[in-house]
Amino acid sequence: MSQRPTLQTVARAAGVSTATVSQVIRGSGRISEETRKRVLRAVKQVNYVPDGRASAMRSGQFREIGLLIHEIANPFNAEVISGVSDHLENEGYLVSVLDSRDDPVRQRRHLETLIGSARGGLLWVPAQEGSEEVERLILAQRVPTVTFLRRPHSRAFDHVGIENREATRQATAHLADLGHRHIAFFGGDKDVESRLDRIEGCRAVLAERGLPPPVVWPCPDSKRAGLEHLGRLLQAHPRVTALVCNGDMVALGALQALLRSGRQAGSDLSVIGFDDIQDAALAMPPLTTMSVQPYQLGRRLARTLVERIREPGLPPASVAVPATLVRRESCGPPKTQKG
Amino acid sequence: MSQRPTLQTVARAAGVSTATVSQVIRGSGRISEETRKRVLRAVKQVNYVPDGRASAMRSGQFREIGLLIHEIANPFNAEVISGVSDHLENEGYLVSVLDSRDDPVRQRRHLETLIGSARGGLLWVPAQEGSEEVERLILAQRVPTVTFLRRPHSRAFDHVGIENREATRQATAHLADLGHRHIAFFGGDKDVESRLDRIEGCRAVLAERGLPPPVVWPCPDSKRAGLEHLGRLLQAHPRVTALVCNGDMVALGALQALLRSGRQAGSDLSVIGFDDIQDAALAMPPLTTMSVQPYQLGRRLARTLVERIREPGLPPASVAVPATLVRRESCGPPKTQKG
DNA sequence: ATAGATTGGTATAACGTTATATCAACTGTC
DNA sequence: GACAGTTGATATAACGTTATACCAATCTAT
Repeated sequence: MSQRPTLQTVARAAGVSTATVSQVIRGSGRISEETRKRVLRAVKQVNYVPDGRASAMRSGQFREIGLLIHEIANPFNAEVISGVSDHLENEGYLVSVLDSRDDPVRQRRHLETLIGSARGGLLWVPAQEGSEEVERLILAQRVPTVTFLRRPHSRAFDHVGIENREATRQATAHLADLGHRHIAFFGGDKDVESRLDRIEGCRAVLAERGLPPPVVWPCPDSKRAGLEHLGRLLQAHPRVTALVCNGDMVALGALQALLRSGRQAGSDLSVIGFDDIQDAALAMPPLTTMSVQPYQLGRRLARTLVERIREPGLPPASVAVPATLVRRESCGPPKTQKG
Repeated sequence: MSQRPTLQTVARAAGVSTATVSQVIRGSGRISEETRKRVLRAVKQVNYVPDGRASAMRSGQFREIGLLIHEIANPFNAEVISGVSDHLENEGYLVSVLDSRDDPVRQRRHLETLIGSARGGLLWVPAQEGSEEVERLILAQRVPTVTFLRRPHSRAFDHVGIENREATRQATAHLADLGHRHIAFFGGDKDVESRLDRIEGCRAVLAERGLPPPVVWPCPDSKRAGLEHLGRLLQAHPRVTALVCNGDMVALGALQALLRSGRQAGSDLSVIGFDDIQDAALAMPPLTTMSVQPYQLGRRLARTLVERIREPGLPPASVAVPATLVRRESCGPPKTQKG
């Protein structure tokens, strides 16, 4: 029963040393054309595939990247991940994606696994809680790390975030320009920093224009939650005519709720989303939203990590990418306009 | 500048040998309570995390699983992956998910990466083309492998599939029972084996009941494609009153198309999906579909792989999981019934 | 013809672990 | 107080690579 082929297997088949085979495979060193061909033939013949683990260990070149995020299934995150994978795979890295579910215990376990196996680099969305203690761990291992979406405590990491405040400023201004006076901020879990920034942007614009402060209504960032909570929100605050949403998923849920109750998004209620996931453009009606281009965001994230890997000495950098208003059909002037 | 901590670092800090540290960490061998505590303190102090790579290489115990699939972004696949990850992570494995995009070149490249780095096991949906040649590669490495959804050429792999034919039999029978006579099979790429099986099931029921054979209308398995193709299908075949869809995504697209043109799914056109992704229940109207419980399917897949890893000697097994009809609101009797 | 450079390859040690063998220091037994 | 048995630790080799040093053979220039 033959074992899996190693350099030894190939070397014996080609009648050369393992060092020679290694050089042929990596294209380094000085090898005659003749032996090169002979070795490559042997590689094919025995179905040899290099052991990345051993190679990484010896050479110190790690090609495995870990991505730890709070919710894989969320479509926004999925699109980001897709961008990350595309870019890193093209650069020859292997990406392992793990889901912390925003649970500190799971986060710690996954992080230890990644640090132990994916020493090439780390892309990390810190969980809502218990992230401070694990930062020490990452720092001690000197794994190139880029955090994103949520800020860690330590400033030693590169970070890619979103211009949350400015984004909701634009969104709210757009609704106010349309004539809306009673605006709600809809969705998101209570203490998430990015959400608080978004609420801030919304509140600021309303204050500047002398309009009443937003009704703030938290709920999970899912379509189902948006669908279920919209009715309650409108019942509690019947004067609200427009929604700034914390994410496209709750916005899409709100759209569904309107559809089910026979109301028209865009006239009965204006809805503006956040993220611009693919489904936003396909909804009924197509969703006006603050686009952060999640796929492109993912690619940018990947680029940032690759640069960090190449230049470990550079001081940590932090960027915030802007969101742009994409006008579709879920917003319009309020139906009944009272002085 | 301190390097990342290794067994050496811990050993020096605790004043013992590396062998001792290793034994303490793995809980093997005979170690006094006193040294055990001393070592654990040192581990904490230097923030040591074991190198999974080196450990795996020496012990031959691989804890990294590769998952290669034709499209990660597809929600059905995403739910399957979620089930796989949950189960395998609980068993202490690290899962790397790669996307072949149904492209033979990408598939081969990814497969070599996985074989080289994720020697613990492989979960694989063979790409539409070019899969035969890479099977040799996998076989030669003796990596425990389970294929799913699509059958490979070799019968040497474990396989988990779906009872496609029986599923569309049920779906079609349901529509026929409601009184539909002109039924279309909607969606899916042309030569995919599973789709052909599904069409077969549909065709068989119609033949048994003396009804005309289904209109078969291929299109990509996406919401956008479903949305765009429905109009063309109905224009070309105006007598069609019901759709058996190749997946929930095209079905959801069809629902959107109806919504946009002011028609009622369930009365103007009956639509039955396939998969039962989470959005199916949230659609307008909620989608009747053949449920294969994607999350559970993923867990089952993971279990199958774990069993294969534990018992490498067992002969390869193949299972087909059944789909069950979930009645929601997108199906009803046809509007105009002609003899 | 001979020193020096070039070409084509090999031997060897190391990466961070763990399995195996080994060993010194105690125990208890008769 | 000599013997086996137990306890608690260590030295060493190996996993599959690759970086380094090295060497023999051939070539170039004087």
